[in-house]
Amino acid sequence: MDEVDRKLIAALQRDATIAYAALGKEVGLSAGAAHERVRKLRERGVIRRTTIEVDPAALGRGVLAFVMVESTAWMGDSADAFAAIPEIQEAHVIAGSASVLVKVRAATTEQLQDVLRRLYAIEGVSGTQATVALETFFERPVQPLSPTTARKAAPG
Amino acid sequence: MDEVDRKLIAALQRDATIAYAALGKEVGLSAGAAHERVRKLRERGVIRRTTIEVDPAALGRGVLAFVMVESTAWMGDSADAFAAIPEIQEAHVIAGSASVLVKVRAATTEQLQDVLRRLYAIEGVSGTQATVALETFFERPVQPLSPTTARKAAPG
DNA sequence: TTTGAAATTACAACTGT
DNA sequence: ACAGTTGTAATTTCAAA
Repeated sequence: MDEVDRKLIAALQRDATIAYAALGKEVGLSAGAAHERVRKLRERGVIRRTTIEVDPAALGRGVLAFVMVESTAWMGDSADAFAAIPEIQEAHVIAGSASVLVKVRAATTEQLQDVLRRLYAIEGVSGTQATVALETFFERPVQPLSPTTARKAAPG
Repeated sequence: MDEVDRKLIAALQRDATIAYAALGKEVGLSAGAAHERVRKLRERGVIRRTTIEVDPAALGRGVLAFVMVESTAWMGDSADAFAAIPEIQEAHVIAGSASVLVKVRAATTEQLQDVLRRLYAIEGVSGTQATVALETFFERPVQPLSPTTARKAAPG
């Protein structure tokens, strides 16, 4: 993981359809060398996968909310119960009074309410506290560059 | 946006490096037809970009926290101030007592503390309330399939 | 949908450090 | 050994019929 790897990651985060020739040019490497670097980053699990970013609203998930889920019991093995709710995009075990924080994308506030209902149905869940997002400033990949160089890269 | 489009999106979310021939086969289309469908999805902005998913820990951002940022003034034009902090992955304007919710990835809790310091330095910010994630159950793309068919797809 | 040329990737063998 | 370079065959893209 040197500076070249970080630049490769930044470039691929920006646009993963870039050809290896162009990718290599950006970091001062040949196409073959860039290819080999990226292959190793994948192999090591630094790059988990190549995927697409989708407009949530276009998929009928225009309402974003974060829900603090309180529980009486230990929730450490309940990952599957949360994953079974397709509106939940992320679920994290947290330190604090609530025990799980979930990121929900629903079509409407009515559907959000229905998600809360399904959350209550999970064993051990004793309460929920939902916070609706009014506007998203930005959502971007994990920044791979040091703060100094990161300012050169685009925010998105 | 019919069922075929949703299946195309699901397949590309799983692995965007798939060849159009294989992609078409998955949804019952020729390579050319699949290619054209995907081109239109990009053109319409449903697919925003092709990118890579990275292991945050490998980039020195193993600590995940959600921070509620309270403010005295209107924060609606402060997107840039938040974007200038590279440790912030997401920032949303929210309804509720806090006014902005940010998702932070830092190397250590010390660095997290430094992010809080930088948040306080933003004009109008009057307080922060950080919640540290102990474990991430999952983070996955926005699910494009209806709940019925979504269960067939992998959680990750 | 099929076709075919152009571009790209993946995999060599090779070179220097 | 290791990382990079160049060359090349196989694959894929992508526009046109």
